[in-house]
Amino acid sequence: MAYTPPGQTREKIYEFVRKRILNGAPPSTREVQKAFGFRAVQSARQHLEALVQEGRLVKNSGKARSHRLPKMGGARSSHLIPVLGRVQAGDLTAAIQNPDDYLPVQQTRYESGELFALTVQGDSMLRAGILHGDIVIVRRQQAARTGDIVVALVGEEATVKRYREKGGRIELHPENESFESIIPSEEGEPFSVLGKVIEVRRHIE
Amino acid sequence: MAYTPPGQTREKIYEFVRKRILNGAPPSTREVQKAFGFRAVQSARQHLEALVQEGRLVKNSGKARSHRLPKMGGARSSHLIPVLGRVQAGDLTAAIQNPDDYLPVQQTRYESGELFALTVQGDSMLRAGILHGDIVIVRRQQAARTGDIVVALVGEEATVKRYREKGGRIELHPENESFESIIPSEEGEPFSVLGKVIEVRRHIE
DNA sequence: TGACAAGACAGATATTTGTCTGTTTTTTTG
DNA sequence: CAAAAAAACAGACAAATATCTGTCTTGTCA
Repeated sequence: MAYTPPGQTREKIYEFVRKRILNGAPPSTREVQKAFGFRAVQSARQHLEALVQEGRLVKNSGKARSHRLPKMGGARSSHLIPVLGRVQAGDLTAAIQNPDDYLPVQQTRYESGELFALTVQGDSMLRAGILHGDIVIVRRQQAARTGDIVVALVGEEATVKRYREKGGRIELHPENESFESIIPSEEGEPFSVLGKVIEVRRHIE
Repeated sequence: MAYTPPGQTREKIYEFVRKRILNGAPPSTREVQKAFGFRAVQSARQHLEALVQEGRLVKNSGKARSHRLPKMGGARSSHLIPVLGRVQAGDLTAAIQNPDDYLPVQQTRYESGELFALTVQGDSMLRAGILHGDIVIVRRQQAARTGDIVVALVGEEATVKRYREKGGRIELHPENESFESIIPSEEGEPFSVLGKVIEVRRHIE
């Protein structure tokens, strides 16, 4: 391979590795070697080593394909959580085991707790910035505190509402004037909190 | 290892592998072997092979740690995109190369186009369900069509607005009565569209 | 009870990949 | 130009991993 002035090939290698990391998986040393036409593995290795030295990459020494970007905290970057279709009474666990799709979430942000995602039906949470068709990411838990936005099962249907509790009276409050609060104790139906909404996502177009 | 009735160990192995995939990286055959106490690699391998046969897992034959969930489309699951801090005139590319953080997005959904993310300042898009502090995911592009929500650079500041064009007159329209439209041609400032908002995310608590 | 299928085991090979030692070529710089 | 630094090359080794062939053990069921 032609000899390039110091730093130039290095820069391109950094871009190459970075793109590969962002697109799913970091390259092996030999993949870098081939991508740049080096005749020796060591050539690629030296550049990668130097990039780690400079702090532009992070590497788990000895492990295969273990280069990471510093900002990623060294850890693997993302989890996948199941996106459920309709949630019906009782079968949440079953639904989680047979999801419609999977969604990536930041690993660091949600290290504890079982997460799942649901598509919101209706505009009852409009004023809270949650629209019809939005996806809510939910941490599975029974408990809730006043002010939390929760996914609750009332009768047969899962619903997203703001949770309020005052003197033992639980109220599921919509954020839209056109809807009315649900007071589970007044309904003759089974009621349970499935979890707390910790993120909202909306795909546009 | 004790001999278990047909199917039982298989089920546990499926759960094990699934969890590992969802949490970042699929296990190697030997990791499965150790996790289940098999004395031979082949034992683990047979189960994994059977799971692929049954269609419960997908595998890139010959490759290491290549088991995937069928719903993931066989492909690697997620991209990472840079989250930018403040965007100032001219240095978008620089900002992308030195981001504050990275965010995972579904690979399949955005296979074309360069993406980046920005934190929204202010409530000027309130009525469109975009609140202060929300993160918008943006596809970098100069063109925009009426109705698109875009990130535009007006003067020194990046701003999120709805784009409207009528008879050559471009208008950046807020979705909040308390704000006024921006008409770039009337400002003496440089103007450009940085990209189109394709997703909105909000972290709660 | 006996045949058969599923589960488990043993041992070996090939591939991918990271790492090491030492040398040669090119570029930079005093 | 000559020394030093950077880049590239060569050849080899070791660890992780997938895969293969053949055999033994256990559970099921007619």
